[in-house]
Amino acid sequence: MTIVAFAEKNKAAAQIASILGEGEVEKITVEGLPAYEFKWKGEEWLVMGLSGHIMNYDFPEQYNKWNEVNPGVLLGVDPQKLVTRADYAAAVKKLAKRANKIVLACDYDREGENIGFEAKTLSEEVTNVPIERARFSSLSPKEVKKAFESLIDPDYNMAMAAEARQILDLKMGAAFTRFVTLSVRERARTKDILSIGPCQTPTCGFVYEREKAIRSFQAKDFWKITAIFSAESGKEGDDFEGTHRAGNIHDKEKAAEIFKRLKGAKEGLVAKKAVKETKTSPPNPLNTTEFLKRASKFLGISPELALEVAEQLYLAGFTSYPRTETNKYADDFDFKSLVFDFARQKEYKPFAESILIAPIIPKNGEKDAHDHPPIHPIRAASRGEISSAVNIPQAPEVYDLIARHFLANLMPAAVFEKTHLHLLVQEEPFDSSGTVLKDSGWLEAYPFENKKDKLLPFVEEGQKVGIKKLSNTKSKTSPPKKLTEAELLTLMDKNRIGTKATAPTHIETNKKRGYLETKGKTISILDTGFTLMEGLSLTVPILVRPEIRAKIEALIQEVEDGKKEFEAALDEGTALIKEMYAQLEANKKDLTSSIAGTIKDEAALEDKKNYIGTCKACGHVLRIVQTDSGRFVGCTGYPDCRNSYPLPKSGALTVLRSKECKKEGVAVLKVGNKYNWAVGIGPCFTCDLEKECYPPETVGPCPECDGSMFLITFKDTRFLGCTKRCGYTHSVPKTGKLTLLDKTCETCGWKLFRLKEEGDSPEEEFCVNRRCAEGRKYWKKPGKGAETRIKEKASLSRSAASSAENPTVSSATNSATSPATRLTVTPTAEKNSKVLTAGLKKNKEKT
DNA sequence: GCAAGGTC
Repeated sequence: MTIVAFAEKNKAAAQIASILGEGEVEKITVEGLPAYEFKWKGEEWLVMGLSGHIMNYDFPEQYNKWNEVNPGVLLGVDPQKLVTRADYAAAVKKLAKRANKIVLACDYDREGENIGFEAKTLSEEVTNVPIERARFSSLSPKEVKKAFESLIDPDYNMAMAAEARQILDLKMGAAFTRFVTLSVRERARTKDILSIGPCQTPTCGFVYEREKAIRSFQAKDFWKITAIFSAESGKEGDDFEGTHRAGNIHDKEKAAEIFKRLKGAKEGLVAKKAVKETKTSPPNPLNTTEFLKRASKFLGISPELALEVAEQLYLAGFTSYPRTETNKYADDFDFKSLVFDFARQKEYKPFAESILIAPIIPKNGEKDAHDHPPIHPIRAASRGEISSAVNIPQAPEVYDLIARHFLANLMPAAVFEKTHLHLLVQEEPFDSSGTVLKDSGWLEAYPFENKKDKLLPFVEEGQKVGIKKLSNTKSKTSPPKKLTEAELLTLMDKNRIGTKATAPTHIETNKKRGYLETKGKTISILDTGFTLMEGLSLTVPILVRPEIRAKIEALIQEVEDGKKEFEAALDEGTALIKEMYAQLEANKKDLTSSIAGTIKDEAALEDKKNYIGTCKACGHVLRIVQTDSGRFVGCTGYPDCRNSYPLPKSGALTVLRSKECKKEGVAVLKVGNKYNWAVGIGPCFTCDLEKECYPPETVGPCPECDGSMFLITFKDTRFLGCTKRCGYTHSVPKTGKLTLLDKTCETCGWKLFRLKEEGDSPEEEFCVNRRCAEGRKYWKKPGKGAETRIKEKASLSRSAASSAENPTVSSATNSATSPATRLTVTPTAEKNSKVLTAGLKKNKEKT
């Protein structure tokens, strides 16, 4: 007779085989997967480990086209269960064919029962031999043997409870996710998925609730009356602080009144002294949640990473299985040999030795989920051993935490001596207290808990003490702090969101969706997450709270308990989801507009080229919008906010971040290379402040009058003119990119120019002034003077001169790239430029 | 493409 057993995972299969086979086990390969063959009680046994679930639900193909199926339809469709691990399915069938009996030997919990049923379903496709269940609450020899000696019937109800969960989770997740994602996409262009689920959403909800509390917090003033006393013993540490018994006084008058009564006090009386010994027990053994919380709190390691490290430590044989709800050691746990092992390891030796001198009594918790023992070390190892075996930098410290936690569990309580002094100052009561660690106990091995002494000088009852200072300090109540990841895990655990193994995943999912982010140990909600939660809590409030999970959990628990048929639970669960879906649909606009707004805001903020600023009308984001019919500045709050501003029809637009409009313009844009445009106002050259905003950048003093020379650029020529319109002009190189520098010529004081000609020619920096020795050097160079020289004394015609009265030059500072200033001509000047150049030519001709 | 649950 051949009996085939299926365990939840390979490690468990190997363990079962080695227990039952008593060392005589042959490892074989089935469809490329490991299995174990041995003889037990005269029978031929084959045990194979699965890989958790090897099947999963999904909607039939035709329902997976998001744009063709109304998401609500999914609620009326039955998802199908499909094999997701074909290799395992093939191996199961192959082994089942050989079997005279099949034993399901997965973990002892709801999912384990369900995983067993996956193997059962697949087996039944190829055989009809009896299928039984071995139920063990740990992989200890005693438990495993007992389970295999007393096989029972598989628990259909338990497996179907998990089945109902799978279907309801999928229906809800898929329908809601698609609905919200597609609705938001109608209003905002995004490829992102906005997911919703019975675990991830309440997880985000916890962070949302905290954020709301922080945002709505209103600080209140309070007063605190404190005194610095002095024992006057002449020793160091004589001073100690006392607080008036009224504590935080929220009434200013009352505080002032008390403080008045204390006025002039020079001494206080120690009316009462109480010394109390308190004991602090070691923490409970680590289950997964507690482990993840401590890894985050003490080591700053994210739950996701901590679980990964623990997994690797487990696979490398250093620590026990990391996914457990149990925080209680089994009665027959062999502490002694493990502690002996630690006594040989330098870092842990003193603690191990202290444990071994007395009978070992572990500190235990109360949860025994009959799954796996608490997370504990399997053997003592050094940092070096760990880091060479597990290639994750955090592995040694995670191992150290698990090892020290284990040892601490076996050590005595820490003893503190707490002293409380009751003092009287002019009949007003003050309190002062101190704590001293008397016996460190388990804290010796556990440096993560940092308990600092607070010392008090030695004083006796009835003794008088001096007063060095009395103060009445005003403070403000502080807002709630952001959640830490450890606190979030606690909330999830308390509210039964997710399981031991999935809590980190739910946090990760929220991060991946852009709902949450972590900074160090704290976790905060991002705008998308906040608006989504806000929208949901206004339309389907239950979704944001842990009740949603609780409701589904209650339903499937009834299935597990045999109080409700599977079909009935599915119908009820689906009805609940349909009801929520209807609420969501009815409030589609309210729900999606704010989310869409946020998404658009975020995208607009990212889009540096088009970002303009904040909309004064609604607080959303203004950006340049380009459509087929033209361009304008619009608000991401559209269509609710219709705030918009026109833009010039042509010319490349550059937002000048360093420029601020002195009027009401939202931002200043550079249009082509021509002029500037204040959003909300229009072209700067029509603004009376233009000269103030864009003063002509002068080159140096005019040699003919007390004006200054500035660069005038036209389409086909450029030269220097005088701000006083005295008629003096001066030539500049006609070709190449000309930039006015901040440097000045040491000889004449004119600013230097930089010229970059087309092609490979090097940049030149020079003085342009022909009346300066420096400048003449430049013009004398071959190819500079002859062709480019224009008549220096050419005077501007009247019309040209008058055009110069208008602001003709504006500067656009490219502050990001160079301190230099580029000079450009405004259209006003351009309009006149024909006249001006004509006049110029005339002058030329004249001479 | 969607959830949550196993496991690696």
